[in-house]
Amino acid sequence: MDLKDRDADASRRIRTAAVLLFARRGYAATSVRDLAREVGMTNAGVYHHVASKEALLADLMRGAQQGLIDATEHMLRDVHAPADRLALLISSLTATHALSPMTTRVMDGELRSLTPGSPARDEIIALRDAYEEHWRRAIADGVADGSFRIADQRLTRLALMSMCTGTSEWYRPDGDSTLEQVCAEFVAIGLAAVRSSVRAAAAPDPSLLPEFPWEPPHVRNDPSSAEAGR
Amino acid sequence: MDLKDRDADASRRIRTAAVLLFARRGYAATSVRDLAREVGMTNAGVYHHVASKEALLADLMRGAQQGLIDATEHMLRDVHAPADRLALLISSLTATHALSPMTTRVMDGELRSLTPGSPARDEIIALRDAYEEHWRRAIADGVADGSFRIADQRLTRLALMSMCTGTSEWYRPDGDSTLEQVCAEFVAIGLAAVRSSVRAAAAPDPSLLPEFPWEPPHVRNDPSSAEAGR
DNA sequence: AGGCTCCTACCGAACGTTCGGTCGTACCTA
DNA sequence: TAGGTACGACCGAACGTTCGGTAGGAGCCT
Repeated sequence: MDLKDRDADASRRIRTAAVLLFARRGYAATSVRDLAREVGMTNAGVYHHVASKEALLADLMRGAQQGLIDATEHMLRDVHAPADRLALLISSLTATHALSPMTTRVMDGELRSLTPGSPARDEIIALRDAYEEHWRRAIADGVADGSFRIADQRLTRLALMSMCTGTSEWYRPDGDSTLEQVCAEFVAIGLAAVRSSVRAAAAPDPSLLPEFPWEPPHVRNDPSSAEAGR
Repeated sequence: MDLKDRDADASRRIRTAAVLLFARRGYAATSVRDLAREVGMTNAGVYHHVASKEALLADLMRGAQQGLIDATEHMLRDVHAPADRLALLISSLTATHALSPMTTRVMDGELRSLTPGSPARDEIIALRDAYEEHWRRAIADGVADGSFRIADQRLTRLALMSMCTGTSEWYRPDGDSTLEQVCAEFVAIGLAAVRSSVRAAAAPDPSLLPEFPWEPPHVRNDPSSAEAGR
């Protein structure tokens, strides 16, 4: 085999194994030696293809975020009505998480593993913010032109996004319903959510909820960069 | 201070710090020394209150899962209609995640950190299955008596549950909408979801979605214990 | 009340292991 | 033969955990 191809292949196999292991065990619980064993190398061999363990994670996350952004902006190009844009955001985010569960799990859950303040982390946070801005704008536009009625835009956006991203945790291609059905269902839920009026309270009596004696007092997360921490 | 009180206090402070650190950085990325520093001890001192790092995690998860189950069963005692039971499941799970975000983050996300096959892990999986059984039954009962129309019960259950559990990632008590509003909103969404008929497909063209060259092929998770791997 | 003993909560230091990462070299291919 | 790929051996640091020791409150005896 051609050397260049061989190198590219090894590099890709490392990425594939890394996504799998990072998604399953988590970044911190995955050692470079685990990764090397998975691709049939020693840990030293891995370092021929990767600058550092953290740089590998950053590469994966950057690629995932960027791929999501590119696809989203491409699909949004000729869609203008806020409801249509929101529907497209919902179905594309859902489908991406259903079809690439490992990559998206790493993308969504390993931000905390990047060194705070590092350029790589800041860059990926910026990418995530850029993506979320599409959601923010779609929702704000819908509220502005009267097609949406929403009490708390941030809450609505985060709730809908976490509904979509949760897909990577449970979707299976061999389930009883197709991806098309899931997307259609989620779009319907999302559109219903942004068209609801304020409802009567229905929260359970707090005294009936479980109490955990070790739960720390609520503190705001790091407020830098829009939504940096969470 | 009394010695017994002193011991109980230290034990509780260790638990509180552990929940905070495990929720923020993850179990694997938190060292016993980090934990000890947080409560003003040496790492050796921590081991006076805890059998092992993993046993500490198991204790936290068992307590959280058990507390959720107890509260849920208590609240469900006199509620019989499937729709009412589902509404109660949604609002109590949401409220628990909103009010105890750190504990629930650990509960929901650190199962993978418990040694596979260990008694502690199996016990916690059994608790989780017992909790999910309430959801399964509520949904199945609603379908059986005709009050729900659902294409895929597993999908519906997991989607609704991940909507509720996602709350711990973004809810803030000082946001624009109250916990009551969030619960009411989620209950409305959930009830709408189980009363929808099958809809037309609206999934995006797969060729437009992002592709990640490193995404591993889809494989079923460990099939033991109902939904063991999740 | 005072003294004595026991026990509990914790510390300082170290254990063996594993971590992320480096370096010199051998092998393979072009 | 030249160049790049991967290996074996290794580094310092950090990991979870253990162990002997100690300060001081608790309980008992007088």
